[in-house]
Amino acid sequence: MQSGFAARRGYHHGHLKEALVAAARTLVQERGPQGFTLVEAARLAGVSASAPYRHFADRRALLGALAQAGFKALADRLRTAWSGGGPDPHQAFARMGSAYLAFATEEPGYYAAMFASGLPEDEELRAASAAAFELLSRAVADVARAGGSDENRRRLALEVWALTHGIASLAASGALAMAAPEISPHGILRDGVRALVDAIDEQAC
Amino acid sequence: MQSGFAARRGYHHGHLKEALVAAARTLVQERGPQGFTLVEAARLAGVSASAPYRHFADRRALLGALAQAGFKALADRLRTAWSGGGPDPHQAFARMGSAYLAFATEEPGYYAAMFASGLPEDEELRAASAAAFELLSRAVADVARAGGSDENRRRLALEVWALTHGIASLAASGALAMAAPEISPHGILRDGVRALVDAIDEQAC
DNA sequence: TGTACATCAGTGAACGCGCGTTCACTGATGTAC
DNA sequence: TGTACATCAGTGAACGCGCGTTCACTGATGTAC
Repeated sequence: MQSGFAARRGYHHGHLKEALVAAARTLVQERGPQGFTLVEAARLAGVSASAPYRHFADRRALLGALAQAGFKALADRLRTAWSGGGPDPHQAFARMGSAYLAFATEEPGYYAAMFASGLPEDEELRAASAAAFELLSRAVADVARAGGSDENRRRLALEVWALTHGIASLAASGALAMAAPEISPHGILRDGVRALVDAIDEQAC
Repeated sequence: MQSGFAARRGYHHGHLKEALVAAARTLVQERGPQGFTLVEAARLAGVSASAPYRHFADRRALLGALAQAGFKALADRLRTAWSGGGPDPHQAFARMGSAYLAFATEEPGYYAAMFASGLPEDEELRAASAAAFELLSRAVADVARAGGSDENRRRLALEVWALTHGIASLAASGALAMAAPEISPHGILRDGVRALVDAIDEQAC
């Protein structure tokens, strides 16, 4: 009957920091980054409202930790999807795009926190986000080997990221379903990414 | 010395409804859709905290009105940018993309409200958002005349929308500046859109 | 193995605050005659 | 043009609520001897 968040082993929680991040994840998923409250996260984790201050300086710090965990989780998924680039880079890249989209739809709590405004300036957080984009950039470099300059590859990586993020964001807000319910996000992503990659490839020929 | 919001002509405000939407716009811009409060909007408009209830059922209704005004403002900009599709559709379409991006960056209050979660279900709001997407769809139909089926054009319209929205959203959250500060959003948009349109054109040949 | 004690990680009461919303009210406006 | 009155669009006090944060506290844990 006890929830995963509230699991206790007596007076001391044991894993309160992680439990608070997990609680924040579900709360942000339900109410958005601004709607999330510290008190509620503590309640969900089964501790008093003041307990979080043993682990986080304030409300923003917890939100920042959530975003950081999100970037790490995303990076894990992207790495797994890419898995060395086999059997050929184009296929691997398509898998990577799907993985990103799946992450955005399956983990709205993480995703919203990652792109929330007002995140704390934190070196660890910055590094986590840069690491995720780095995975994308390197994959692009492989898939567009023929695509000329480094700058071109960076541009392509950004285009792909923006397209994917845009699809995920429109789908999450319901705008996509409202405007064109018959079209699948994954299909749009596949076609769009192919078009972007082809454009770079051709430029090189 | 009196602000535009607080302009009063005695006991009665005269344009309170519009003034509240304007106040909400600047508040959402500063604090996001969830951070905005009714009380503060009333204060900004120079009226008591209970005055808004003469014009809006509750807090959500005001947020919905803001989103609706945003879609109308966006549609105006897109229509002006397209301006009949002259001198040729590709140029007009590029103008339209720039206009969208400009709107998203210059009107973050509108933009955030438009894509906020938890907007009221409202027929006028739905119509306003559909009208904006319709402009985009029709422009796409013109620019990709050769692009075969209707469904293809709708897909392209969605791809372009998602790419543009994604760029605007990444730029707004600071993620784009963090990952690749040297790359301009407008340049990415131009190249990306060209690639997407070319892909449809070639498919037709 | 047992004991003393420092440190760690919780509690729970309390605070001041701003919010959304309601309600009875009242000043301003517009209309009928 | 003047007056009576209905309606409209505000006021301001009040409410209950949940929030973020602080503080002195205490139970649990780990370490030195």
